[in-house]
Amino acid sequence: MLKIGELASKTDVSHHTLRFYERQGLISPAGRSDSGYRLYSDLDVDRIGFILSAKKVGFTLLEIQQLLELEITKDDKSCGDVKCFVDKKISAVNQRMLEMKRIKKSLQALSKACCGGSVPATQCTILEALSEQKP
Amino acid sequence: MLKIGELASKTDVSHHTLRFYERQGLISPAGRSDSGYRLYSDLDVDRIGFILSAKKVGFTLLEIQQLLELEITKDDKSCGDVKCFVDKKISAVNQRMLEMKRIKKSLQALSKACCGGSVPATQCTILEALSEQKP
DNA sequence: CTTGACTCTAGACTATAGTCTAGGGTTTAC
DNA sequence: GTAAACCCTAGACTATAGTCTAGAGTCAAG
Repeated sequence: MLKIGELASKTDVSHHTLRFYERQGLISPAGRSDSGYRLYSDLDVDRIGFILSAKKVGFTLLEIQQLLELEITKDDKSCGDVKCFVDKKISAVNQRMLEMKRIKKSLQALSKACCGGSVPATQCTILEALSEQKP
Repeated sequence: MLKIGELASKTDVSHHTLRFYERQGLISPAGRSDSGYRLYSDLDVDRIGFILSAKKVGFTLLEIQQLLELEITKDDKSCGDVKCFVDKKISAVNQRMLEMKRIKKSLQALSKACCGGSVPATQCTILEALSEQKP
């Protein structure tokens, strides 16, 4: 069992932020010590890792909270709703990946235009690099 | 030449936000009418498109402003700085794409676990789905 | 020649995601 | 047994990215 400071240093998330995430319903300590200290398990470390990944790819804390709450059972009741929500998130991720690819290509073109030098361009901006990706 | 309202409806960005982007140095109208109305060219439409894409993949407005300002010339002075900045952004994008792939796989596993049914799992959460991606 | 839709500036307000402080109790090491 | 280092709650503060309003000018249609 970890205390909040230990979890903070393990995950590189401040204790302020951990308590903030708790208020937002993203995490909650496995238990409390006699003196009221929060106690976390190793599962919480994974949970924080997921939160950080999901944040980095653009999910809001609210969406992350919803993802973490998801629990698919073979029960028909939860199935439809949850699958629908998840499938929407999958297309959102696909959409973002496409945009990233385009931006990456432009950045690469921009980087290559410099010093690489096979291109006769004497000047290049990100927008020009981007528009060259179109055809 | 477009007035702000026309640019707003073309790009689906409110005129409030367009003026805000101007204050942040992301865009600036090609000119002004006699009465002081902002006038935009078609280039500005592309510029807004880039801003929206870059935002969606997680760049901040400050970073986007820096990307838009980039201009590589064969001039040695700009070359090093700009290439360095761009290459950093490329690795940031790569990093984000990796995280997205992992999250996407987990979401797919979660979706598949439901109703798809070849898996005997009777219950699945995003964290379990995620940890199954590890090996 | 006025009414309605549009534009201007300046500045207040909001949501999201933290970040920090005050004022207090607890644990650990010496 | 007393500092130093840690934890608690509650609430104020900050940065980012908008969003809206007030009060005034502009333009186009009838």
